[in-house]
Amino acid sequence: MPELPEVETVRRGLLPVMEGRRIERAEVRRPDLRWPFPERMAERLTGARVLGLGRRSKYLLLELDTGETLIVHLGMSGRMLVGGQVLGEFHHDVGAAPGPHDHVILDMEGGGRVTFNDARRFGAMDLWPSGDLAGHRLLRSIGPEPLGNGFSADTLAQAFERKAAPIKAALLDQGIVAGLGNIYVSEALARAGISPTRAAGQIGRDQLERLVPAIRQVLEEAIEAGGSSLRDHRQANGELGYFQHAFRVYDQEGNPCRTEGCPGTIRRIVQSGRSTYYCPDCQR
DNA sequence: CTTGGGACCTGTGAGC
DNA sequence: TGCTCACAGGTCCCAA
Repeated sequence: MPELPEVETVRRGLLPVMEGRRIERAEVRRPDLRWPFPERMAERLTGARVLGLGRRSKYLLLELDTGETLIVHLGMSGRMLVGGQVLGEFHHDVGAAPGPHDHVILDMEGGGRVTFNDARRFGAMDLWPSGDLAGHRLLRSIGPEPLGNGFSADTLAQAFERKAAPIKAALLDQGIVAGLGNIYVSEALARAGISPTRAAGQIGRDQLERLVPAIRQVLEEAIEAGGSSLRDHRQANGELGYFQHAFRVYDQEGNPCRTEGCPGTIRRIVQSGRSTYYCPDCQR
C-alpha cells in the first residue's frame, strides 16, 4: 500500500492513538525486517512518549521524548494496524493474539494498540537521534518533498539535465523527488500527457511545467481519498482508501483512455522490471 | 557517474 | 482440487 499518500494516510490515522501518549509496552517479535532492528529496540521504546508524528518521503517519523525518533518504512506490504480499527487492510482487535506477520506491537497509553504487520518484510525500523535525522543513511539523499516549496519545474529541469534514463525511472528515483512510487508515477505522467518512455533529459520545459502540478494534484487527491487500497479487499470498511477507483491508467490495461476526446487504449509495458501503464495516444 | 538487473520475502490469482 | 507461474504499492547494492 505504501507510496506517499498511503504513508500520509497512515500517519494521520496514528495521530489519535499515538500523539502525546506514552508507549507503555513494546513487543518486538523478531530480530529484523529488511535489516536488523536497532539494539534493544523494545527497551528504548518502552516508556517513551510520542511527541509528534511526521513523514519524510515514504518514511514515518515518530519523535520520542527520549531524544530519538523511530523511523519506519512500510516496504511493499507493511501495515500499521490500530486496535479495533483498520489502517491498511486488516481488521485487528486489541487483546487478540498476534497474527501472522505481526512483528512489532506497541501498547499505548490510553489503550490503543499499534501493530506493525509486514508479510514480505521489505519494511524497516530504526531509532536515530532526532536532531540528526537528515544524517540518517536512509534519509540523507532523498530529494525534495513534492508537496513542499522545494519542488518546482526548475528543480526537475536541473535534475533531468542530460539524463538518458526514461522519465518513468527518473521519477521513481527518490533522490530526484520524494515519495512517488509505481502507481503515482504512471498517474502523474498520464495527467501531464508525457510518455513514460521519453528520456528525462529530453522533456521540454513546457511539459515540465505541466508535470509539477500533475504530480501535486494526483498526490493531493489521493491523500484526500485516504490513499489507494489494492487487492486484499475482503475487509471492506470505511477506513479503506478509495483512490484506486480514480486510476486513469494504473492497472487499466486494455481499457479505453479516459482523457477527454482521446480514442486510445491503455497499454502496459515493463520498464526496469516494473509495470508501467500509459496511453500511447495522448502521452507523448 | 549512470543505468539496469538481481536480491530480499510472502501471498494471491490465473491458467492448466 | 492442486500445481506452477507471473506478479505485487520498494529500494539497496553491485556489475557493466
